[in-house]
Amino acid sequence: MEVEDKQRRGPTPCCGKVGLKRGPWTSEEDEVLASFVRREGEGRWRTLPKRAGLLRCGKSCRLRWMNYLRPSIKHGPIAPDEEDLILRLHRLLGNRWSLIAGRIPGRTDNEIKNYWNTHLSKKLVRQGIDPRNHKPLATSVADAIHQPISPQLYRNPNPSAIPSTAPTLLRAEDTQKNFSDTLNLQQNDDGDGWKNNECAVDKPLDQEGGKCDAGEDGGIGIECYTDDIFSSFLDSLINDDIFQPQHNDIIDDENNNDISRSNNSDGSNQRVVPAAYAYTAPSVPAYELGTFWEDDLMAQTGIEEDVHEQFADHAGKY
DNA sequence: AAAAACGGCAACCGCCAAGTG
DNA sequence: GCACTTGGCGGTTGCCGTTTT
Repeated sequence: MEVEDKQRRGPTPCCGKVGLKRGPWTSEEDEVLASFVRREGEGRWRTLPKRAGLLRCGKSCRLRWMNYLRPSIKHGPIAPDEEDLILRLHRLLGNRWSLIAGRIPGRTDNEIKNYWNTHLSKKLVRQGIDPRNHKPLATSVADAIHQPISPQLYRNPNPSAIPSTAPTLLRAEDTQKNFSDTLNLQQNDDGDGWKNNECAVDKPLDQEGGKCDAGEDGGIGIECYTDDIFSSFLDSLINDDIFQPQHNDIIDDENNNDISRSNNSDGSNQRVVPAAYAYTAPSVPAYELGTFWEDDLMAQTGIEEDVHEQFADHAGKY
């Protein structure tokens, strides 16, 4: 059994100390932890349990605070616009849950990861889409043609819900500027400027702190500039309009098949979409379902290929 | 009514990078 | 440059409630 396995594995570096409690947190523990963190602030997690009088390892305390107790955490079901945003961001960033969470106020990386694994990835698979790369499943091509596929999965039912600094169509020159700036910053950062960008994404919406929490040092420096650039760049990428060509044909086909969901017999509100989504030959430059539409984006903006690969490598690092 | 199967999600684990002395 | 600590991330596990048989 699992317990025996764990015992055989021996103590873990962090939580192996004998006598430490594991498993679900009680409300009493929650109260102790929350009041302690409110009083003393975040950080020094390893010594926090002792100081707070908790029989938990520091890592467990941090996780509980970050994923459940933080005041900014939004509890409750994922809204449709949040789901849409998750899909877009996942397509752009892959399994970078913390990055994705940084764009969705009140949601944690763990929550988004769970939601993806339990809902969205299955939903995509049902629709013949490989959730790892958002491309049609090779074995499901035929099915994908005949089964409903959901362009609405990539449409924002409520674009205004996305905190965006780029409310209109992403223009090539804007993209180039923002992206180039971002890349310059990356290159200035010993080849892994992406770390800064992760920070950049985290910060604007993570009011409770995070890697770039200005509340800790109060500084607003170059990193904040980086934040703005990358933040707006990312906002641009997830802007609804960038997906418009991708859906034009589908929308035409849909006629009265409204953008929103249809009520299935099981009441699941499964989105229903016409068939030919992935295989139409659009008159406009269409971003096929699953096509890394950044390809066209980069081609339009003239960004060099190696740079593009850099981006793809980061964004697609699953 | 009971057992089995399933699904959702909180929590844990291992690894890595940054910071520090 | 090295060792150590700390915080953070993504993958995975396992508990528990719900649904199905």
